Amino acid sequence: MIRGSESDSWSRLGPLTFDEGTTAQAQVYARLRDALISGYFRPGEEISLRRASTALGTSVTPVREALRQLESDGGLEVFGGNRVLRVPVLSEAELIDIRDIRINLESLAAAQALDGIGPSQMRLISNACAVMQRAADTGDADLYLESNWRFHSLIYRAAARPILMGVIERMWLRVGPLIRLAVTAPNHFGRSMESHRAAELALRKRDASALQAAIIRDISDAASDLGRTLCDYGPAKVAGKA
Amino acid sequence: MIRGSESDSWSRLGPLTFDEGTTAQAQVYARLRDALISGYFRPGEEISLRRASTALGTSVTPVREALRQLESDGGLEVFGGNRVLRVPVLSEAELIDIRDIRINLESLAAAQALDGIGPSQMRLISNACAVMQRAADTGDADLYLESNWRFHSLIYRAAARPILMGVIERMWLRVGPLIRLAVTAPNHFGRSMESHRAAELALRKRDASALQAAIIRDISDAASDLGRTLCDYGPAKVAGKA
DNA sequence: CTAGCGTAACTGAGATCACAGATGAGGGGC
DNA sequence: GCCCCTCATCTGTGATCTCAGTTACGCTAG
Repeated sequence: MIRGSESDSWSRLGPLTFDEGTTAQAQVYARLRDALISGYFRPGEEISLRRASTALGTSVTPVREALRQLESDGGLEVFGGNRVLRVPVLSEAELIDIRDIRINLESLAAAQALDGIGPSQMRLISNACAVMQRAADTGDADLYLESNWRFHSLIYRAAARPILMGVIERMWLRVGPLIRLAVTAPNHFGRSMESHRAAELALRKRDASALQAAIIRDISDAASDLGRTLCDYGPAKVAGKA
Repeated sequence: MIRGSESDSWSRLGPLTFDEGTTAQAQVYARLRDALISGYFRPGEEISLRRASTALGTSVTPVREALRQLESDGGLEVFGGNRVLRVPVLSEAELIDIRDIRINLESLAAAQALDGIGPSQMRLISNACAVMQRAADTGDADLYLESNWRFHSLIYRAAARPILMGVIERMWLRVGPLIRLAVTAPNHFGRSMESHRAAELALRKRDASALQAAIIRDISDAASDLGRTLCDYGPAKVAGKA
């Protein structure tokens, strides 16, 4: 008998683009990383080497390296005696761990970013914020998550700190799958957008401490919602994996 | 003709221990990561898949995955059209980038660690500090670097924040090769040990802010020495790679 | 209807092979 | 003497195969 499908998660990301200087491994990694940040995979979902490679149209070799990297990033973890890779189900302690790292590093990045944001960057950021607002109004979770990440990453990227940016991305990689579930929390959109608008205003006024405060509030609020989501979701999902 | 050897760096880490539940890939990764933190490899040194696999006594497959992970961690980078992996030669901007991340995260870890350090932990830490002092007195760079990492990691590990610990380790992974060269800087030992003794005292007195101040001073001083080392070393080594 | 067992399909891990490109040493032409 | 060309050897990349272990389905006995 052929075992269960669960291929719906893979349908969102098609086969790789034909080689254009980059390696297959790098494409697989980038594709899966973005998918994890965007919450395309649920916590506890298992990722098989062969299934992933057939879905992406390559052999297992590049996929194995990409998945190993994602494991090193904390976006996947080995699970069970089978050593199958799955999306981690975060514990409450890990959530606090991540929250405090995010508060420190993202406020640092925000402060450093202020000098690097010109009119054109500001336009992109405001646009992302507007799209996010629209997604919140219409309840479009996919669009919301994507523009939320774009909004934050546009700010942080302006700090011109590649290593810091990489660390922040890895934190988002870890919380991505859970955020996807947390956006359904009551009034999550409202509270989050409040912080986002405050951050945008602080950017315009070039107020570093107000910007940091808004970012910290956003992270803290999100962590609370994530913790609540975890309590509802975690036990149910760990018990029955289907 | 067979190309250059440069195998001296590999002699320090022998072949892997026989399988004991862990995978070969994990062993290779751990071995090379510790070697990088300890500065066994010089900035700019190239790591070849096949040479590494023969040195470690395995096939290229586990080595390739381990090296890819190290690249993802920033401990290695692809270089040249050959895509050969080498130990990165940090730029001054990257040094600042790392320094600020370290200041934020290591002071956070230190503050969290205070509650987790009991008498037995304190004894281990003091021991590491004493060994480090002795290494500084005798000018034993190997011993100094090893005990320096042990001293810091014992403190941070007491914070019981695995994710934070992982990020900090990655930062040390990046600076390891350079620190090895920086310890020869004039009075580096003296200034560094001053911060270390201050940190140890703060731990005993359970003074969080004094501990953070000592850690921050240690990181800042080290970053200065690293920057100076970079100016002396970087241009010379990038030009002629042997 | 349930409990237990056997087996088939699936899991990752590692080794090996083939391929394309880059590198660098050495020889030949100017 | 200097420059360019050539070729052997290195480089990573990706595909394929085998192996040992685990999982889960389905059958059979009670």
